[in-house]
Amino acid sequence: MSEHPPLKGTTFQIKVWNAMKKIPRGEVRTYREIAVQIGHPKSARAVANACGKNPYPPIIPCHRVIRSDGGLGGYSGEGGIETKRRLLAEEGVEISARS
DNA sequence: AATCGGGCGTACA
DNA sequence: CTGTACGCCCGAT
Repeated sequence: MSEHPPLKGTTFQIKVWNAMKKIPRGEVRTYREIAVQIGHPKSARAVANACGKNPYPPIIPCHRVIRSDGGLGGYSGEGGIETKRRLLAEEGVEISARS
């Protein structure tokens, strides 16, 4: 049914994107959690990098990934952080906004 | 609450 | 191939 686009990238990215795709709608995961989930507990930053390099923003719910502090973090997609915040709000995710 | 350094992977020269 | 710069970060001070 759903055809998967050719997720091409490094092993690290594939793992990250894969873990994100598994995130259920309405739920949010932290970059740290993703890092630990893929086997890199200390590569939270590298994980965030993979998100920004994500070639397929629509199939990768990178907007469901937030910081460990409860912040949204950032968003390299269109609209930037604004879109991310809106998507989370649309899914019914409570956001803890702060500086 | 604000600031600093640490630690990881990718891209580029 | 080696070195440098950067990022949607994290934890501690």
